[in-house]
Amino acid sequence: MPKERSGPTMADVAREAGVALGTVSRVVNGEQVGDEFREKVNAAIRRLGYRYNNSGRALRTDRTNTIAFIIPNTINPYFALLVHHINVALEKRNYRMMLCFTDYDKDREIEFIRMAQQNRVDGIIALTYNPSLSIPEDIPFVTIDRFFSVSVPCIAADNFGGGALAARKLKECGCRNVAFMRIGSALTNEPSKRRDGFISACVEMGLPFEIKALEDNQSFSEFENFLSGHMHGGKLDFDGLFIGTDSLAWSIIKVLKKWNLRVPEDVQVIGFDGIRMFGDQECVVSTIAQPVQEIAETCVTTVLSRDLSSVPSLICLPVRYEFGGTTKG
Amino acid sequence: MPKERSGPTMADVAREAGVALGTVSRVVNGEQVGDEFREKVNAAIRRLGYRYNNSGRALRTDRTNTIAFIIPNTINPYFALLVHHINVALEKRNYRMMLCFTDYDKDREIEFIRMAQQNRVDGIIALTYNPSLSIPEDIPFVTIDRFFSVSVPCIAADNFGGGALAARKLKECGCRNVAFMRIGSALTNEPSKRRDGFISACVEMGLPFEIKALEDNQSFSEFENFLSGHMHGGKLDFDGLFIGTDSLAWSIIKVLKKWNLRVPEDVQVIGFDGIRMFGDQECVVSTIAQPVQEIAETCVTTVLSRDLSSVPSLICLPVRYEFGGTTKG
DNA sequence: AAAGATTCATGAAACGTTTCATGAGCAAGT
DNA sequence: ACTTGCTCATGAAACGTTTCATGAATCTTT
Repeated sequence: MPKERSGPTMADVAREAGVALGTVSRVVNGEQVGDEFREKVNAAIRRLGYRYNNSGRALRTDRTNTIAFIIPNTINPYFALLVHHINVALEKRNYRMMLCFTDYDKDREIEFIRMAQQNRVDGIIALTYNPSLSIPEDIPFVTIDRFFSVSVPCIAADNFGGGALAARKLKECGCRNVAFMRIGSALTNEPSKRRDGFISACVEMGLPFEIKALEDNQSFSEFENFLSGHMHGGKLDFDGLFIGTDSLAWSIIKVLKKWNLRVPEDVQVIGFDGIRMFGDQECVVSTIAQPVQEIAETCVTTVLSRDLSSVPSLICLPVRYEFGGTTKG
Repeated sequence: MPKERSGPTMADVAREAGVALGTVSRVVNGEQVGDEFREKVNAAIRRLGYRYNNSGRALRTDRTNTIAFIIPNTINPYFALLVHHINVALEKRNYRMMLCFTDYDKDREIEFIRMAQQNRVDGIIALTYNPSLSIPEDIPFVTIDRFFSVSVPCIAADNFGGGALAARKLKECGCRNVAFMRIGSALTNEPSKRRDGFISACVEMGLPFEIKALEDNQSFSEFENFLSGHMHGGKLDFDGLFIGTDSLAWSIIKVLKKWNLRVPEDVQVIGFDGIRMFGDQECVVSTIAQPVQEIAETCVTTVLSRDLSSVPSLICLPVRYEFGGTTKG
C-alpha cells in the first residue's frame, strides 16, 4: 500500500508558477535561471509548501548521496570515534551515512554489501573481519585496517611505524628488556604490523624483546603465568611492555597492580589506539594514538574520488605518541 | 551526469524469461506465483545477474525503510549504546538507519529534520537539545529523554523512579546526610526528574539532603568549594552523593580521592546511566542503569507503529540499580 | 541592418519499481 | 451445459525527478 500522497511535486509548482517543470528543477538546484522566473518559482514553492523528494532524483540519477559504513559495532570506543569522524566528513560533502553493524559476523558483512548494492549507495567503507570477503567491483569500496588486494584501497594508521615508535619510546625511558603483548585472535592484517614494527625496531636498537600472544581474552591467568615465569626474587626480568590495544593495556595494568608491580616504576606500559575514556580518567595509559580523524577523512575522500584506480592501494597515516602518565616520559 | 547504466532491470528479466514485468516483481517480492513462472524468472535473474534497485521502489511506494536517528554524537558512551541498540532493533525489522550527528547544535537539528523529510525517511528518532524545536507532523517522530507535547511520544528511563531509588539505596547504606550533584546546564527535561525523584524520596524517608548544580563543567573548583564548605574538622558533614551522570561521577570521585576522602567509607557515591568503560575498569561507580536496550526497542516499535495517536505520550522504562564497588552495598 | 552567437525556457522522455484493472484459464456447483 | 468463483499472468499507468533536443528571444559583431 502506498502512503497517502506526500505533498506537492515539481509539476504542481510548475503549474502554480506558470512555468515548465524543468525550470522548477533548475531553480531548486540553483542553476542558471532568469530572475523573474526564479522569483515566480520560489513564490510558488512557498505558497504550496513544496518539499524536494530525493527518491525521484535517486531513481533518475542513480546516485543516492549515501555511503554505507560497515563496522562491527559502536561500543568499542575506537569504532565509535571512526563512526563519528566519518560521519562528519561525509556531512561536509553533503553525503549521508548508512550504518551497518556486523557484530563481527561474516554472513552479515556479506548481507550488508548486498543490501548496500540494492540501495544503490555511492560507495562502501568497511572494517571487516572476513579475510576472504568478496569485494564488489561495481561500487567504490575502501577498507579500514584490512588489506584485500591492490584494487581495493586500504586506509590504516602507520601500524608498523607505531610499533617501532613504541619500542623507541620504551628504550628512551631506559627499558632494558621489553615485551609485546596482544590478544592472539585480534590484530589481524594491518594492525598485526604493530608487532612487526616493534620487533624490527628492537632488533635495530639491540633491545632484547619477547612476543606473547594471549589466547584467552576473558581471564588473565595466561598473563599471570607469563608474569610468574618472569619473576625472579620479587623482581620482573623485563621492564617495558608494548600492548597491542589500549583496552588490553587497561586490563594488563590492572593485573600488574594486583601483583604489586608499579607502573611505570617497575614496568613501563605503552598501549595502542589513543582512546581516552571520559576525557580525564585517573589512570591514563601512554599510547600510540591512531589518527582517527585523518583516517576517516581519507576514507571519505578516497571512496568519493572519481576513479579509485589512481589511488594508492595502501594508505598509512602517521601515528602520534601520547604520554599518559604511566611511563616515565 | 548519470552514472553508467547500472545493470539489468526487471524489464530485462521479464524479456529474458518471456513473462510480464509484474510477474517478475511478484517473484522478487515472494508473492504468490505459479511454479513454472517462478522457475523461469529465477533462472533469468541468475542468468542476467539482476539486482533489485531500491530507488525505484522508494519512488513508487514512498517508503524507504529508513529511519533517521538524530543524536549529538557517538562519543558519549550512552549515545553510542543507543545507536547500537536502535540499529539492532531496526535491522531486525529490515529497516536501515540514517545517522545524524547534531553536535548539540540547534540549527543542525533543524537542518537534519529537513533533510530527513527530503529523503522520505519512514520516521525520525531524536535526542535533541532544542526545547522549542518544531516537530514535523507528516512523519512519525519520537524523542528520547525530551518531552515536547502529547502528540510526540517521548521514550525515557524512569528518571523519577531512578532518583528515588538512588535516595533509598543511599539510605540503605546507612547514609544520614546526602546531596545531589549535577552539571547545571545538563539534565534538562526528562532527566531532570532524577533530581525530583531524589528529593521526593528523601523527603518521604526524612533523609536530610542538599541539591547542588555545578555551573562550570570544566574545572571542579566549584565542587571543591562545595566540599570545603562541608568540611568540619577533617570530616564531611554529608555521607552520600547522588550524581546525575556517570561521567560526572567519575570526575567527582577523582576529586574526592584528591581530598583524601575515601569512597565508599567516607562518602557513598551513586551515578546515573549504567555506563561501563571497557567492561572491567578498576574503579566502577555504582549507578542507576538506564535500560538502554529497552529504550531503543521501544523507540523503534513506536516510530514504526501504524498510528502514533494510540501511543502514550510518555513511556518510562524501569531502571536498575547496579552495584559497582564504590558503595558499601 | 543582417547574420551569428548566446542565453535560457519548454516539452517530453527517461529512470526501475509497484499496483491495478483485465481477462484467460480452470475447478466446482447447479 | 452453464454459471459462478477462484487463481494468477498481463499490460499499462503511475511515482518525482533529471536531462536533452528544440527553438524563441536577446545580444554581439561586422
